[in-house]
Amino acid sequence: MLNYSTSEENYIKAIFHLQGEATTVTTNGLAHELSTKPASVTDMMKKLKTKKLLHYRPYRGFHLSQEGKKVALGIIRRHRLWEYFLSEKLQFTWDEVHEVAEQLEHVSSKKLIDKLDEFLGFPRFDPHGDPIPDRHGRILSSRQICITELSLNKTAIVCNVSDQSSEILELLKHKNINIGTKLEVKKKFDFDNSMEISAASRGKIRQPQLFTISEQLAKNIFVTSTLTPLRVEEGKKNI
Amino acid sequence: MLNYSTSEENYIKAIFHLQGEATTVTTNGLAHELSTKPASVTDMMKKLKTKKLLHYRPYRGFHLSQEGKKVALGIIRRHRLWEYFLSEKLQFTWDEVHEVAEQLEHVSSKKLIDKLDEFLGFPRFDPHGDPIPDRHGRILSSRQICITELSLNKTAIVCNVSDQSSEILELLKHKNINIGTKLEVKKKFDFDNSMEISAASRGKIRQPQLFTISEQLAKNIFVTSTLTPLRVEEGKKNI
DNA sequence: AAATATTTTTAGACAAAACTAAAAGATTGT
DNA sequence: ACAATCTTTTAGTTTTGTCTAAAAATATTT
Repeated sequence: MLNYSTSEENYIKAIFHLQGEATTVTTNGLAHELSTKPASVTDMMKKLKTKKLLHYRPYRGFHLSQEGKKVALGIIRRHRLWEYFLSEKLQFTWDEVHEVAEQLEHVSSKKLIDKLDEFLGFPRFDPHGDPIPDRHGRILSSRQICITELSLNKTAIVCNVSDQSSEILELLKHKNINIGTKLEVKKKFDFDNSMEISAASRGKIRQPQLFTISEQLAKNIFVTSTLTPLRVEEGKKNI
Repeated sequence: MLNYSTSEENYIKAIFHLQGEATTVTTNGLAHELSTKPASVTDMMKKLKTKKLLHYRPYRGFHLSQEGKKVALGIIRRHRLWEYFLSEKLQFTWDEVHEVAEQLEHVSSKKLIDKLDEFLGFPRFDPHGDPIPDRHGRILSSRQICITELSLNKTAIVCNVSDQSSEILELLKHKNINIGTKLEVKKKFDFDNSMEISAASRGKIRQPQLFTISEQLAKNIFVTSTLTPLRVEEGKKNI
């Protein structure tokens, strides 16, 4: 696996994030995502095309090649492992990890990352609940669903919080809800779409707590059902 | 504390390593240390001068300012903490840590480093035995080591000669080695444990001389590594 | 389908950090 | 002291990644 510059890596990562299933990404879209100018994007796309990391036809948009996806998954793996490290070992809060991981992810040493992975105990989700690709680029695709769609009394585990504002984090901290918290929806109120849930923080032996949360908050909490087995997707093709 | 580019940081670190007591560093010396060309050094020196990180007069060499030393100690702190982490937590061997730490040291986040320090239990020496500056840039004075234990190409300053017989002094005088002489071990010969060293007397601008010394003589010469600042107070003043 | 608007690309410039070749300054030997 | 030598600096290029302004291609509106 070759090495790429910090700038190249940032472009690759951004394309990966923007391109869903088989969508092509646009110049303007990418420029906006990276807070840069369309002309700079075009320049970089030409460069990445010669490196065979993406398919690109002028004026027609672009999307990552197999190789490009493999590279992207490598970067995402590094990013998320560092986020996990910062959060779990250095006690960084959710909103602090991203910025630092953004720098650490560009340190290129396969051995460093594989050893870090081992040191952390091969975690499968980062502090935001996003899955961490393994050393072969395989990634678990947990079926994330919003708790507004979770059926009553079905146990699930918090794996993602979409809005990462400090306000929501403060609220979740107060209610003792984290990534990994096990919860069940006990009751839904049609009047205001608020819901009563019971939750038990990871590791805590304490009795699950019962409380009510607003629709606004509920919409931001995503879980994986503990009953559905995790599915491996996309990355596995490229082993 | 401002942020500096990776390149600027590498120059600052290299100057710190080359400059012992109050020695001025030369353009050629620094170019050699960094495997770059003298012209590139001059360019960077002009830049670092405008940033007030060093004192520089064209054709007369340069040395770090107080601020420059503070920056250097920050970089060395990051480097050594990462080396300790890699060695202690990720089971890297001593010869593997340097290259990776060389990259990690440029990640600029004060909080990251202070938290890492805490996580590691505030270690005071890196895996090579070099002292780690604390968060204020304070550093334990380096121990005296015998040149038989000095690693190759590491600049050090003669600080002690254990046997004070007239015979040894005559020999040292002839070879122009004094307390304060800057030297490096260039080669060690396993056959008779003799070693080739290069030495430059304090104050002399002349080219360092290369010569071979016996094991018997080597055992009597003690040095302090210039990797650690000889004046601890430097860092302290600026808290 | 023509006119207008939007998106994308090209062309040319700039900053950082490196290099080569040539000029300028310092050092050394006789 | 002065010529020869070595060191350092200057001047002019190169590469990477960015930008602005203008041109070209595509999309939209009437």
